[in-house]
Amino acid sequence: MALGALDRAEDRPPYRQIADHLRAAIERGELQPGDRLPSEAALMAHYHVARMTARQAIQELRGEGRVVSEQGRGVFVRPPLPVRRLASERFARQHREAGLAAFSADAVKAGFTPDVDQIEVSRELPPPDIRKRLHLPDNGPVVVRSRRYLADGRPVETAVSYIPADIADGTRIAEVDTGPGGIYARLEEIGHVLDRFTEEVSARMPTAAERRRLGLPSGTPVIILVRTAFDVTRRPVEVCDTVKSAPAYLLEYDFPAR
Amino acid sequence: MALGALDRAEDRPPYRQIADHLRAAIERGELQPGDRLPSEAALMAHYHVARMTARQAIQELRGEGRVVSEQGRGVFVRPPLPVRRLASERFARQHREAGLAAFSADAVKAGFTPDVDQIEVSRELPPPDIRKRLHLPDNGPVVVRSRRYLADGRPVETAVSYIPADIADGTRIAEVDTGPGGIYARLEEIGHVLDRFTEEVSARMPTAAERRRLGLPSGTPVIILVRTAFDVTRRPVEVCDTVKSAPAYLLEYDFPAR
DNA sequence: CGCTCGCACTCCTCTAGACGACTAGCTGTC
DNA sequence: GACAGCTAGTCGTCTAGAGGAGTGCGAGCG
Repeated sequence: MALGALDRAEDRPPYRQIADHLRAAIERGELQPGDRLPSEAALMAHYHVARMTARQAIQELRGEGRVVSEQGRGVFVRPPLPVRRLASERFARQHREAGLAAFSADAVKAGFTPDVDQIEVSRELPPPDIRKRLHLPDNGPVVVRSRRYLADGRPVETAVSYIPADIADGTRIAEVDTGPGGIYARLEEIGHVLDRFTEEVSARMPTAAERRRLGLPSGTPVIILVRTAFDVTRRPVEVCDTVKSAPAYLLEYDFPAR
Repeated sequence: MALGALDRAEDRPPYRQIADHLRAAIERGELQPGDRLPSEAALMAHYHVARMTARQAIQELRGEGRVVSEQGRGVFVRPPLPVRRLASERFARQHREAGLAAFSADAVKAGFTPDVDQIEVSRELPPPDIRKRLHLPDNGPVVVRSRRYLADGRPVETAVSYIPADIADGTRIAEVDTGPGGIYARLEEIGHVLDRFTEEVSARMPTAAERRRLGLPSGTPVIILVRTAFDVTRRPVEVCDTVKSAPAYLLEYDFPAR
């Protein structure tokens, strides 16, 4: 791997020059995904810089999400995650009737092993923004369903669903195991036939808690997707607030020109 | 502002404790958007740590996109950007007929001053992924329109449009000024009445070039949105590849259950 | 009054060194 | 053969110091 040398006269500082060299090596393919970068000691020797300078160069690449460091092992070029394409078809009724929730239906198509853990169900008063989305009165309780999704054993998404308690109480929606087809199948069984969804999409850096729960290396953004489901009477019957590891997702939407 | 003290016995390292203190002060509202954080010297004195340790704490918050530092001035709590909500209505024909392109139509509703600069138009062979999206043969040239959008003078998005040259050649689409209503108005005038759009949404950290062009502080992700426009004959007539400053956008989609 | 210069303060970059914690492979013992 | 322990190599964290560069304000000069 050719790394070149520092130009102390240049206005670009040394740590940035080193970062640029390494980035170029990655982009040229000299460093493949999974490969180990030169160690800090190697960079110090090659460029004749102090340890902190070498570290700062690597820090730069970490912030771009290009490499991950593992204590005691080294710094590695980030392997690409298997990307999940999410199209609106994932909520198709035919999947539910086949007993599959959206995440499992996806898994079959995309060829990964789905898993769900950290399922928690409770009954509480919703936060204000959720209450507004559900058109609930101030004192309207909701059933809160929180869980984490994994693809091939790696966490990729957390989700929290809020369902008005007057709908969910006494159904399997309020139990840990919702049964085949998931929440939406249960909602339709009890008369809330689904009509529309709205989704709000944004992206930001994760909080420390989110980073831990999703096992994200630093420099990885998350996609925030908030979905509201409406039944045929136009009543919002569920709000689902999800936090997705951004590199693992590609969202697809299709809409008519008007 | 109450910052507490370090607990050297704790397993959480000092720099992280300091970062947590500062983060908490921001979240409690003791540090408002735009406020200056304690200087490095102040943190050193308060916590009895070395300079690099104080800097590392601030680096932590920068990576989360919560603060921005300005050499010679200080470190400031990041003021929230004016958020643009993008709904699919932004491409409504009625806006075009009123002479407004999507971005301008939006500006009116959201109350910011729109601007476009760095407009460049060329004619070239498209990259493979664009060619595939446009269903073009290997040797089919496209007109490439590149530009940057600003809201209240601040860059928020860059966009590159690709239009098959057999459609765009000889029209204002191939000129710098496309005229009232933008590209889509011109396409409809020459018989390519628009029927559908598809959008693919993802998020990642920006490259150095993107960060410069959008004026992004470090720790700010971007949203990548690739839109394909189809005319009533189902032919793809434009692909638009956009890079948006993530904190400035909220995308909204609405689709029927099926 | 207006302007320039200098200074204090801020963050930026780098150096040189220390200890700690984790990993992986090797070695010697049982 | 299985296992414990050692060791070299790696990254993580911290210290104490240096010079540089950009900002903003006030003092002094014209």
